[in-house]
Amino acid sequence: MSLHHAILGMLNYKPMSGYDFKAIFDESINFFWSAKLSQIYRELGSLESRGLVSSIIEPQTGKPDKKIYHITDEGRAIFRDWMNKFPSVLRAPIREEFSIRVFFGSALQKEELEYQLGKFIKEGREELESLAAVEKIIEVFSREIGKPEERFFWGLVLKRGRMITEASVRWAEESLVELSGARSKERKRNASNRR
Amino acid sequence: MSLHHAILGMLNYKPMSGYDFKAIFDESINFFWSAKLSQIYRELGSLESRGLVSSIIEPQTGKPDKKIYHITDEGRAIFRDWMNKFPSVLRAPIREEFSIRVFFGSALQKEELEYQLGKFIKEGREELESLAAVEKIIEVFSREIGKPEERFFWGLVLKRGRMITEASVRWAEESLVELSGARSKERKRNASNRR
DNA sequence: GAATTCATGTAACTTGTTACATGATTTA
DNA sequence: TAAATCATGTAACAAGTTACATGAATTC
Repeated sequence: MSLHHAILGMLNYKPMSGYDFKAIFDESINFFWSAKLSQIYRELGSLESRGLVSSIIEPQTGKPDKKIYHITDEGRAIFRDWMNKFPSVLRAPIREEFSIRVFFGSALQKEELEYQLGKFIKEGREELESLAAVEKIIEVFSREIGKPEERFFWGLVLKRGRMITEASVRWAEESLVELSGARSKERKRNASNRR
Repeated sequence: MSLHHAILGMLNYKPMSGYDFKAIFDESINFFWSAKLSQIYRELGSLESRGLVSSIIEPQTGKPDKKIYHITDEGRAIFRDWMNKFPSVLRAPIREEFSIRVFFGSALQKEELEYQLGKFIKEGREELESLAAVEKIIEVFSREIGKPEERFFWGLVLKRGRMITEASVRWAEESLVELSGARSKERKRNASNRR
């Protein structure tokens, strides 16, 4: 329901090839939407067959030819329509595998879950560090596509990623304390039972 | 990659029908994973054909018969294997449509984006209110399936949902201020240009 | 009398993933 | 000389959505 809108949105900035799109995608949209090159090429083909984009071959020397896609007027209209109706956030489909696993946490030993939470915290902190570098990437890309005014919106989304990741890390830290607390309480109980 | 694990996890608590699963699912896992009844029935069929669950028909009077599914030893083994390897969080596929739309926010009028952020905040606050009621639902379900010890883990996940939603609402509130701030600055600029 | 609940599903479709293929050029 | 980069894709598969069908009992 959405990758082809992301493609239209990018082509709305500037014409580019599937490969170019993937390069920009990986350092921006990829933080909140994922896609493989194979899907990108297929979507581009389907968008072209529906007349929402058109392509021209750009020959290159020493490198494979490029197929540069342009958004058509019809594509732009479809994209604007899509942008004008945000669906209700509460009805958006959600996929959060980590939560499913914690939900079924009783199937694990306490130590195993503690390990997974620890890994989660570590990865979350790494993510926050790499997000700090995205600020610069945003500057580079917005200049590259000749749209410095996009920085504001990309920055908003970056901030959302940071705030959600911070909240997740905080949650995992507190959960770890709760889990370990439960364990030490249990130990105490066991110790007093033994007396 | 995951709904059938959620089904196995639930059947690991207690045997139930597809319809029962959906009822519990909608008030719990649904907050972090979505699924339609049609998919649930299909997954149950495929799990049965692979020998991970087995079913018996429970006749009812005045209501349609129920097909009660039980997890098999093999199903339990598969579920435990899955629980024991959490994938890296950073590599998990993400799908966040709202962020895509904000990313392409320049395609909208400022007022339109402000409206969408306002709606987001309103819905987020409603979500937080309804999450407050989930505490009770957790109690009911954990007693219903005869597993009061699950409350702890379900509570952890609930807390995660709350913290992330709170962060999202805070983000939207701050974004709205930034957007409006930008607009009033622009107005001032326009006003001084007019002088 | 209409809508909702209970309970099962099938079929067609869309979206996303994995694995494979090609082939020149550049970097380690 | 092996691996990565550039650049295109196809085919098979897995997962999820939408639309449809059935039919009794209950609630509005």
